[in-house]
Amino acid sequence: MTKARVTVIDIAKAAGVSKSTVSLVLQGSSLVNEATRAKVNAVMRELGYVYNRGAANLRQAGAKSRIIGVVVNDLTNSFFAELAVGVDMVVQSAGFVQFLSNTGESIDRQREVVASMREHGISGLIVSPARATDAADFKPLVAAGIPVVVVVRNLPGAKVSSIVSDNRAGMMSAVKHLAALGHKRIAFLGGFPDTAVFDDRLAGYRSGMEAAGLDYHEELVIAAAPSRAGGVEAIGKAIALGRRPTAAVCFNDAVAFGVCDGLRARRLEPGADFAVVGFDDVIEAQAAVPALTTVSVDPQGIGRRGAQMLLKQINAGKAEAETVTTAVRLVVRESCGAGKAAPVRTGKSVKSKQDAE
Amino acid sequence: MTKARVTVIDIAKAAGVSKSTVSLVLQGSSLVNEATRAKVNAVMRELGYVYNRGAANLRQAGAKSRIIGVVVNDLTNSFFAELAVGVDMVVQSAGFVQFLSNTGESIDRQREVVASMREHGISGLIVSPARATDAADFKPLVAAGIPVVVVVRNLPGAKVSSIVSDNRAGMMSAVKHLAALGHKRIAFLGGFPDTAVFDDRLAGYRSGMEAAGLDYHEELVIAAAPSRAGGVEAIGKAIALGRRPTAAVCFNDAVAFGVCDGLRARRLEPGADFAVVGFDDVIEAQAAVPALTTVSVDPQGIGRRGAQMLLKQINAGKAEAETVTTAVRLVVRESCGAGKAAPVRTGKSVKSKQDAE
DNA sequence: GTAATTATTTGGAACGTTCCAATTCTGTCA
DNA sequence: TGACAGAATTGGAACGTTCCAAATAATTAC
Repeated sequence: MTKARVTVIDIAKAAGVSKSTVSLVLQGSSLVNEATRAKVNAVMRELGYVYNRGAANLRQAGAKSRIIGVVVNDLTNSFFAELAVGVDMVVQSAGFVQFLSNTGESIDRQREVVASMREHGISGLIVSPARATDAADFKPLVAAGIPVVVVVRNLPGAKVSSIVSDNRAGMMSAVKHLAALGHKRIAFLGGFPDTAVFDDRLAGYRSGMEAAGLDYHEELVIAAAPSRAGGVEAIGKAIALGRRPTAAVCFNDAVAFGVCDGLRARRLEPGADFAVVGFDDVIEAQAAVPALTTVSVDPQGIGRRGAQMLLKQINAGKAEAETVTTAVRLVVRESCGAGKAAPVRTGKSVKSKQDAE
Repeated sequence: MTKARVTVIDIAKAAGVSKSTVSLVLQGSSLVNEATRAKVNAVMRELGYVYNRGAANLRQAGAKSRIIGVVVNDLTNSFFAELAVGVDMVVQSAGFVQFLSNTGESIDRQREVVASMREHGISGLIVSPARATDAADFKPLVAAGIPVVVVVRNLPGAKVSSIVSDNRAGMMSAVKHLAALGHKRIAFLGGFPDTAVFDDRLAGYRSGMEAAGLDYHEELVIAAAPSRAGGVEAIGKAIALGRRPTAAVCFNDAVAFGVCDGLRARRLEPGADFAVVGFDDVIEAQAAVPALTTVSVDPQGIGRRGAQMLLKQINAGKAEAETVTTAVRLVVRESCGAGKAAPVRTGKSVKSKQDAE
């Protein structure tokens, strides 16, 4: 009952030309006569033809599927959602489509989705690898000539392009800002020590302390889950310290929010009684009370850049693996106690969110 | 240099069987001898074979691509991000993959991505249509036998399945809650009047007022963009009213946040001086200060349900268009002024967000 | 030991496109 | 008018799979 698919041959027959000509029209070749082209297009419209990319792709077995895969750990995290949107923007305007999957930080899931994407013939992959991803995991892909761009977290051993934000510089500027505000004991709270991102941010913290002429005390570095709950836990430990800190830089914004919660639970007002600075500048950061001073990393920009890099590699056929570090900037709001001072270095405005159903 | 693709024929040759047998193994047919199967599988692993779904799909020209398309308006809105995650969960565990695209509320973009998805041979589509989507827009899809499930916003004329939350009941319970708290003049703030969702929520508001024995005053319904900015604008107008309201139900959480902002700008404390209730229960709702009382719609659940419905239709070959309305529940927090009273009807706990890079 | 079953395996012929080499159709020029 | 160039068109032959009907191998029944 459902009528058979309209194929290029049907078009050819109806337009009185050969299938080759129709194919030529499809690819916008300049070899075909203007009148014929018009005729063919008309017939296509009339019969409701839909291009079968699968078939085309089969013939021109190359990286021409125009599908690019995107894999993230946690889409519900607005950081990654924005990243995906950034990718989608450039990918879509280049005539590609996006295959998006969510690993939920599961390495098995990641393997599954990547395999599935491969079967579907993606022409490139952008991935924010799940924790503990093996650097060799993407080896087969690149061996098969499929460009891979790693974002957000870098994969030390892998010979793929990557684009990460400047965690070191970001954390350093956060620490320097707090030091300039007069703080001497500044804690580093949250994050899992086994990750590269943690290492980078911690390194930035140490450099910042040093640059400000402050001593580094191991007790002030308190690891915890990079989540709100982790933040609560970390600030608890920090406050229990003999000489308690007066300020903290946090592994990320979620931790920072948790720290604020923990402070309030102890009748301390974030901003006034204790300075806290986050990292990421997630959407909630500016809406929270007090608004969070944080290091803005522009996830959407990373997505766009990653996509551009990937497309470049796809078009080039073969490209060197390059590593890019994107700049970050400190956005001063209220939680650091800098008061209502106009935000410094605020740069471009953050797009206000729409919540429209 | 890049060695040619390993095909089923290569496997056949290496394993000393015919390509047909390899194909049988691929599909897990029970016709093939256990020993042969093992042998073939071994060879496949050894040669690093990757299945070419495109080719397979070409042969068995049916709805067997195992790709399902997902189209949302605004991925950066956590509501839709969660929805997409819900879809991904069930879709992925059913062995399908997800094609996700973002229209950014642009109807042209929507047309583009849907067309592109069709070319790629999706076996089904889940869509939260952009505003002003024509009901006939998905006609060709269903005519071609591709099941479509519309979520969140319904499309009156279209003969497709849809799954929307119970906007009416949700808004009604919000109003009744405020009335029970003693409020008499309750406003309805935000939202664009030309949408079905707006109509439903407004209807719920009216029913709620009526049920509580309160009069409906047209002046208390103030439309505005369904965004934070819209909320600020709406509360401004509400407060300028002769007899100002003492409480408001908002079109959604974003509006509610804007209303809170607007209140504070006038030295009114949300919760204490003016009660506000949102709609959606986005992640930020519980983290905000004051925590937002809102109607929880469980976007992830909608995503899961939508995906299940779609898969059912795909498997059934042909399914009737059904419409499902999902239950919602009021989550009482602080912004309604119900104080620190333990949340009533809190149901299942909301998963705490992780922000882990 | 042969016939009848049953269990495996196997060559093509599709599927809808693109590519290649070859063909036909225009004129144009001597 | 015939030869020639360029423009436009065209039949196959791929691409990597699945399906079908048919062939072969293994087993059982008489």
